[in-house]
Amino acid sequence: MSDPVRVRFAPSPTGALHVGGARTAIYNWAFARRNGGTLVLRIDDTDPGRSTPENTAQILRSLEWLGLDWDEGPGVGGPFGPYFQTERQDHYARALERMRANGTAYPCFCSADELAAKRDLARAGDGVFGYDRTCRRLDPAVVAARLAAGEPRVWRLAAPENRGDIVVKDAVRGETVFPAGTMDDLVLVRSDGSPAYNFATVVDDATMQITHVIRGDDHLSNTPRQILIFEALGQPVPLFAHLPMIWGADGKKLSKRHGATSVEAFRDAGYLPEALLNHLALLGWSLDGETTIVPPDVLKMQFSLERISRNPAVFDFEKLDWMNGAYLRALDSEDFAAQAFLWIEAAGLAPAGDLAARHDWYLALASLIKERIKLLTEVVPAVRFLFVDRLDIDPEALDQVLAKEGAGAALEAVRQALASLESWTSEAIEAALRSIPESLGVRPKVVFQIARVAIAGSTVSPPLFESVALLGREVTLTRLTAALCLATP
RNA sequence: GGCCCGUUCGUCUAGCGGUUAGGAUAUCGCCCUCUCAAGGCGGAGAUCACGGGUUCAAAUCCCGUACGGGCCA
Repeated sequence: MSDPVRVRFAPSPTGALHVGGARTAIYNWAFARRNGGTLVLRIDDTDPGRSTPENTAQILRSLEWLGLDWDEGPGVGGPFGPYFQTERQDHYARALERMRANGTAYPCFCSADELAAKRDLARAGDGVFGYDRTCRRLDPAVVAARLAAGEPRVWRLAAPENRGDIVVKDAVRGETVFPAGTMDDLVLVRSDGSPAYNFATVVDDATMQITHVIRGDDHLSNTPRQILIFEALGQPVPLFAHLPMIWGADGKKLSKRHGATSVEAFRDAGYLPEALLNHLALLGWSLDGETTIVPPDVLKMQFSLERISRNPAVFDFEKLDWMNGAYLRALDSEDFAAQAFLWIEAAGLAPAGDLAARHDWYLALASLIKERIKLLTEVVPAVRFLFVDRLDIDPEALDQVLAKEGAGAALEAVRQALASLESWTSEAIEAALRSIPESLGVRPKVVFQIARVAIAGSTVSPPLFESVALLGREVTLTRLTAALCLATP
C-alpha cells in the first residue's frame, strides 16, 4: 500500500511507436507522476529478427516529442538496469535456476514434430489442451542423463496441479477469475536458450520491483500464466490495469490502413504533441465526463486508474483535428510563430534567420492565421502569397471575381488609394479601402473580394487589411497593377 | 475449439437503483462578419445490444442470448 509506485513501459522496437503504444506510455507516465512514483522504460528487444536500434531510437524520439520523460531506462540509466532485455540474459538464467531448484520448471525434450502430433491428437478428441506433460513425468535420472548428453530441450513451467482459481486483480476490470486447471505447462526458455515473452516479462517486472502493470487489453489472457510465474519465483504479484484497445472506424484494431498511426506520422501531419497526448489520454479515460481539454500538466495531476473505461475506443481523427486547432489557438503568438516558421522555412519560403530578423512581422502573421488553421500543414498554403515573388491567381477566382464587370475600376481605385497612403498600417489601409465602395456605388464586400484576389490570389485569405499591411506597399501595388491587366474593366 | 473481455447519440464519453439520460466532436440552422475561420445562440441525433429475472423503482444488480474483440492452441 505504502510501497512507492513503480511502473514500466516496455515497447518492442519492431516498428515505430504507434498511437496505441503511445497511449499506454502516457497512462504509465501520468500514473507515475500523479503518485510520485517511478516510470521505467524497458526495451523489449528479444525478437532478434525485427528489433532494430533505429526503431529504438525512433521510439525514444517519439516519447520525448510527446513530452514524456522516464526515470529509469535508456539514456538515464538506473539501479535496476540494464534496460534492454537482450542484455538481461543472466537475470533470466538465474530465475530459471531458481525455478529448477524449487521444482517449478522442468526440461522438455519433445521435438517439434512430436508436439505437432500431440496437438493433432488432442484436436481429434474433444479436449484441446496444452502440452501433455510427458517430460514432466520423466524419471529424474533419465532427465539428468539427457541433459548431460546435451539433448535439445526447452524449459517449461510446472503449472501447479492443486492450485485454486487464479484471480487477476485489475484496477480497470475488477477481479477476473480464471478457472483452476486451465493453465498448461508453458515454455519459459526456448531450445536456443532465449526466454519466452511471458517469462522475460515476469522476471523483469519482478527484478525491477514493478508495482503496477498498466498495459493493453491483449495481455489480459496472459496474466494468469504470468501470475503463476511470479508465484513460482516467490515474488509478489503486481496490481494490473488492462487498457481497452484502440480501434479504427471499422471496429478493427487500428492499423496503417486507417491512416496515420505512428506518432511521428502525426508530427509530420502537423499536429502538436500536446494535442495528440490530450486526445490519446481521452481515448479510454475521462477526467469528469465534461472536460475535453486536458493539458499534460493537468493530466499528470489528475490521472487515475479508476476512471479508465472498459470498452474499446474508435480513434476519432476529426476530434483530434478540432483539438489540435484548440491547442494552436491557445498558443501565444510567440510560440505559434516559432512553430509556423519551422514549416515556412522547410517549404523554402524564408531563409533560416528570417524569424529573428523580422520578428514583429512574424508575430503579426501568427495572430492572423493561428485561429484559422487546425493543422500546422495548413500554414504554408495560408501564407504563401506573402512570400512569393510571382503570385499565381486561382483560375476560378479569376473567373468569378476579376472577370466581373467593374473589377478593373475597383482595382484602380484601390491602387490609387493605397499609393498615396502616408502611413502603411492596417488601420490606415482599412480606412482608405472603406471609402472606396461608396464612391463606386457598390457593396464593400465586392471591392474587398476583388482586392483580395489581386493580392492573395484566392477568394480565401487571412483578413485583407492586415494582409496588405504585411505585404508592404511595393509588392501590394505591383500586384494590383498586375491584376489590372487580367481584370475586366 | 477452450478460456477471458466488451456492448449508452455517427464517434469519444458522463452515469455507479429514482436524471426531461449530461458534455465533447461531427452535422444542421441563425447571429457576428471584408473571404475563411474563430466565437455566440439554437436544433436534430441514444427504444442505454437483445431476452429474462431481482426490486415499489434498473442504463445502473443477477442470469442467459446475440454480436464484436483478445489470448492459447
